[in-house]
Amino acid sequence: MARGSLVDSTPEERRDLFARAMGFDGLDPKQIEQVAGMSFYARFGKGAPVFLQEDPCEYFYLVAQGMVKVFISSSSGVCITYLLAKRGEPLNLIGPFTGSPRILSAEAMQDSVVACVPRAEFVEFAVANPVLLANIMTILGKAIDSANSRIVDMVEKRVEQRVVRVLTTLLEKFGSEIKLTSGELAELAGTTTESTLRTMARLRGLGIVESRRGLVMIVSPASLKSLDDQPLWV
Amino acid sequence: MARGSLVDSTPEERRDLFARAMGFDGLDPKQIEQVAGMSFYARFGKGAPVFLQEDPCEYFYLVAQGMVKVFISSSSGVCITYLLAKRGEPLNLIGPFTGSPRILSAEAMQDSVVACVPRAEFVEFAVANPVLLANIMTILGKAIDSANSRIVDMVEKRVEQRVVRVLTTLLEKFGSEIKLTSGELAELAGTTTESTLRTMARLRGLGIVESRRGLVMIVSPASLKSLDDQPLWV
DNA sequence: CGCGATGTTGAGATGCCTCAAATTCTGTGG
DNA sequence: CCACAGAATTTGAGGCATCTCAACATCGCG
Repeated sequence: MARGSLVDSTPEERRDLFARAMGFDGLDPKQIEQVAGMSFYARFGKGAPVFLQEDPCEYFYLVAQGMVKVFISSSSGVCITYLLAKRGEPLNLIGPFTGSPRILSAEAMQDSVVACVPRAEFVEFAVANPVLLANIMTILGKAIDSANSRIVDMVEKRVEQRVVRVLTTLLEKFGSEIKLTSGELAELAGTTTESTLRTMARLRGLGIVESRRGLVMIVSPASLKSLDDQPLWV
Repeated sequence: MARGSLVDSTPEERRDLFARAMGFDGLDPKQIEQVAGMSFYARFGKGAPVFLQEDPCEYFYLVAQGMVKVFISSSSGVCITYLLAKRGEPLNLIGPFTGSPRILSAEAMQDSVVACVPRAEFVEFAVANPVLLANIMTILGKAIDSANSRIVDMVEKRVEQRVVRVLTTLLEKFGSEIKLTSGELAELAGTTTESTLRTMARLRGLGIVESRRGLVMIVSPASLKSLDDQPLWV
């Protein structure tokens, strides 16, 4: 069984989810219906793990509600967020194909609902639908490019620039209200909570953002973007 | 046409290449023959580009001879090596599926020969062979995990540890004679030539490595590995 | 009301980059 | 075969960005 607790769902709900899901565009309604039919919903409370790095992969996961972060954590306690997934975004495109554990973990950042498709069925479906495969490859390409960009950024960009980059990326994805703590932003920027806070203080001083506990509001998106173009992929 | 200059090859040569190539294990001899039949060889002189970041992808590439590095370079001149590909290793697993340009470039580090398969034919072949697809997914999974590990390393590891990590990885892949300059090692470790050189000086002092211009010999693999476990994927 | 999580700011330590100069090696052409 | 140019190596000194540690304020939740 998957982690999390089973929750009822109607075929229609699931169809609507998959129909607009990332990677599933270009599929026929019939095929959407088919893959949605293989899925069930599971609920995860805030902070609950969806999967851990040592878990073998048994399901393909697609976020239906809430927000799930996919991250890598080292033995020394450093965490780097790899992906923030909201409704319609898959958590593990690779895992189903290999079944092997990876170094990534996923946990719900809020109460969340995740659609689960048994791995074997998902792979069978994917292989039968080249459009889906191509979409998956496109997404993986962006993921690899994004990871490599972050490596370059770690080398050549200062902390402030990396934080700005994270904020512009989040702005594009979630709008100007970003419900994350500075610690969470730090895990995206690859730095410490303190350094992130100092950067936020500067951006606040510049009138670019406002922030409350667990919330950043981007007041002047234009100014923020002028500090950094070329967003990441999160 | 592909970059590089066409070079003659026999069907047998190409069959032998694909038969042992990374990602092509588990395919029937007949299928190996088929994909090898779609390919031709191209030669690239030392320093010649195999593809550049702005190039749309027209071919799937597989190294037959020599060594090709796949890297990302930023506008400010920083280069990060993503992959060192020797005989039997593919350069671009994603590109053929999407056709779009990526942020990666590839160039020959020595005189090299690369097998080229027209993208459309390669994709058609891949989709018809789920074993190959699964293999590709496995490789991509390692690539993403490796990239994410490198990000974590940039945050929590010192330069010396990163260089050691690079050396252990190269040791596993190429043996104890590593024909790279310190500049090239720096691009793998995400640091500067000088810092790499200083680390090499220390390792030499510890009796772990010896080095000449463009060559590092690992004298005491055991000592090196004791400094760092869990290799990267290059 | 109190406790844990988050935010805030300061001061200090330091790892690493940057710049610079000198040396050694390679191979190329005269 | 030698001279020379270019690349790679080596080492030093200086500066600074960022992490670390620390103290304190603030918020929200049980």
